[in-house]
Amino acid sequence: MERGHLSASEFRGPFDLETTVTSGQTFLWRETEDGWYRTVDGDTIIEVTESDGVIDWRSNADPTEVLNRRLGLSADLPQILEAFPSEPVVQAAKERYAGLRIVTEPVWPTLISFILSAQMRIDRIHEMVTALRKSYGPAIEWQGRTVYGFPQPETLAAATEAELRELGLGYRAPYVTETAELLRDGAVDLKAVRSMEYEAAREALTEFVGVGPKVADCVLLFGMDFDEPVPLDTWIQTAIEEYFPEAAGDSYAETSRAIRDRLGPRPGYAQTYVFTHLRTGGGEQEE
DNA sequence: GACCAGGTAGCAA
DNA sequence: TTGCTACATGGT
Repeated sequence: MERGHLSASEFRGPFDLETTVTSGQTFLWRETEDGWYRTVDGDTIIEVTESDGVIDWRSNADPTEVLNRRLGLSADLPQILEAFPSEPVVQAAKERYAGLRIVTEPVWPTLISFILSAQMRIDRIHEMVTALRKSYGPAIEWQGRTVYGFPQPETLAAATEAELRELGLGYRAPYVTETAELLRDGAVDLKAVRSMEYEAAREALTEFVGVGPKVADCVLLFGMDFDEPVPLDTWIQTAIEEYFPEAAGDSYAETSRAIRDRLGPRPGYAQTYVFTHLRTGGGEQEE
């Protein structure tokens, strides 16, 4: 086992590991028995903990580059936060969660995770993703235990709808198998999507089954490094009605454009802060 | 028992 | 195009 750490001199600004990996951007990190967070990246097992913005890691390989990408450590967070709009709810979210970073997770697991997220609470999405890993993922031996990575597209394409319903996926089960088939067969080229202009990329992702504009936004924001997406979920829809009523449009595309114009140069970042703030009780005291 | 959770597909008009 | 409605499951 290798060990190491990343200190404040190696990335700019604050970092809050727990909020970042449990706030519903990613479902690929699980807490260990001793309170670290573990994920699998290819053949690499990575465990991290954080205290006062310093990250300690242990792994079977040097995970520095992977951590930088996946945990958003290369972002200039102070500058991003400085550019947040002055609306009180955004500023309140910033005060409360400074250190929350937008992740860039592998696209395929992110796509499946957010297909599963429809009408689901965050803890249950985590459970479903974990169930897929345990039932279909590659097994890796690590420190005397077996850890499971995320299954490949061809593996989930070969699973049956009935099997996936057994795991508690409900009506999302066929979405998973059909999307896996589409990807396996090359019906959508994710590499091409990555280089598209934002709205075209969002549209392209809806080619998958179980992927509408909201899920597509999450995949672009948390899996493909896009800055623009503002996923319009139930929490943000409510926030728009309450705090940005003039941005409420007649369609997803219209509201998306309007709210993006109001959230500053990094709309996705502002959205994720507000989402986390509201979902954890922020804003309840306000009129 | 309603109601809700990081919505979408399918279908009617 | 836009506007319903059904859809699994578990927690409050």
